[in-house]
This record gives sequence, C-alpha cells and structure tokens, in this order.
Amino acid sequence: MYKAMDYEIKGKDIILSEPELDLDETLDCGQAFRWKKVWSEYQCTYTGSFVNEGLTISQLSRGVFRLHDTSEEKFLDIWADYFDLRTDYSELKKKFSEDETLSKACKYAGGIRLLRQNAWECLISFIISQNNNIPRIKGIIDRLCEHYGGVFPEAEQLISETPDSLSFLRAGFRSKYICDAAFRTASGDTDLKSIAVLSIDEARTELKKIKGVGPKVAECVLLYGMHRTEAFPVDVWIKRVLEEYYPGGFPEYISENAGIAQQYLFHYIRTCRNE
DNA sequence: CGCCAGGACGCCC
DNA sequence: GGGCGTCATGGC
Repeated sequence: MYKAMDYEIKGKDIILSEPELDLDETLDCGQAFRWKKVWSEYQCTYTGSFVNEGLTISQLSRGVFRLHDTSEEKFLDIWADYFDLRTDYSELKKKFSEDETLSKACKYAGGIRLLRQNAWECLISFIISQNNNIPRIKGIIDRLCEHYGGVFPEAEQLISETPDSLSFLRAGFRSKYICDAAFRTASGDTDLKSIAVLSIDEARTELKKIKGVGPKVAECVLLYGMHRTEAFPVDVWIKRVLEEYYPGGFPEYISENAGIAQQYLFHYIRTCRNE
C-alpha cells in the first residue's frame, strides 16, 4: 500500500506528479467544505487549509500539480499526509474494481482520494451537515470561519457562544449541537485524539455522546477526521446505492477500506447519473 | 410553491 | 427495539 512520492522543488513551489489525484474530484466531493476554487488567467487554483496552515494548489494537467509558495518541509510534514500521497490508490482501485459497480465508479472519477482532515473541524462540519445540502453546509462553515478571522475556530473559542449568539450562522437547530461539541471538547470531556485510536465500536460510542452526533456523523468523523477507512457513512445517497446495487450487502473483502470505496460511490451516484 | 438535503432526537408503542 | 413527527434553513 505504501507509495513513493514523485515531486520536485521549483523555486518556492513544489511540482507534484500523482496520476491518482484530481483536485475537482477530491476537493469538491462532499468530504471537505472549505476549499475555494479560483480561475486565474492560465489555471484553476484551489485555496484551503489544514488547521492553521494554508495552501494554494493548482492542477497543471492530468496528474500534475503546483503547490504554491510552500516548502519541502511543509510538503512532507503536512500536505503529503493531507492528500494521503503515501497510499497507493492505484492498488486500492484495482481491488475495488473486482466489483462491477465500484469499477464503474472508479472509472468515472478515478482522481478521488480520502483526505486526512482535522478531527475537530470534521466533527463540527458534519454536525452542520445533518439534514442539509452541500452548498448550504459550505455557507454556514464560511460564516463560522469568517466570524473568527478567516480560520476555523478552536473549541476553546466557541465555548463562550450560545445558540443565540451563533444565530449569524443561520445553522438552525444545529447551533445547540455545535455548542455542546465545543463544551465537551474544550473541557476534555471528549478527547478526539484518544477516541481516534479506540476500537471502532468504542470510538462510535464515544462520539455519539456528543449531542447531535448520531451514526452518520460519527462515521464521517471517523472516516474523514481520523482516517478510519473501515468507517462507512450511509446518507440518503449511499442508501440508494446500497438498495440498488448491493441488495445482498456490501462486499466483505472491501470492509477494511469500505469508507474509501464509499467515497467513489457517493460521487458517482450524485453526479454521473445526472448527466 | 413544494420537495429535498452527507440526520438526530424525543416520544410512542 | 423499530417507527414517526419534528427540528431551521434555503438550494433547486
């Protein structure tokens, strides 16, 4: 599964070659909500961040990318992990493709990767996601970050908020859940770092102690924020996939990477069938 | 306008 | 334990 990375340093930029990555597919497929796409004169560029570290990255051509104004150290320490570059996705997809539906999904959008995101940001983001649509989720998270100076607020910054004081988010009934998550996290009652290494069922139980965290949100935090690739979030879209293509159950041989497979299916069912 | 959205909670049986 | 109404908000 380990894969060597192919990159070169070019001034203050890093040029990365990774055939199994596509920015549109990876950064805009419902796993992360804070990457902004900008079209400059010659290229399309994404700007986003991991915790306090910002990044501008553009796709120069198929499988070739420029990480702007960064360093080799930051690339190796932060972005290689964030984009999961040390995992061999060609190997993963080869396995997935033994299944007919997954084979189509991987062929349709082969540049999807599972981002290794921050657990706290995932927790709040997916609390916001419940019974909500992606454009509006992005709007709420934008307003949250904007209010805290353009960065995602830490739990400690949110403990003084109340559902009333968060009304500017227009998050509706979800605001009280954000407050509970912040209080529990800041007080140490919930410790995401230690939850991340629990057995998957213990981790689920711990996460669901937070108000507004049910099976789906817990699964998203595990998958996107803790890189527990066996976690398998089932929303209305994946429910349709399961009913239509997997009436006998999801393939057992994929279970340890079911969450990654789910990501290809989610994108496939939502976009391909509308074309 | 009505239906839906990367759901969870509270209550009922 | 499963079924169902409710919860804000706004995208489409």
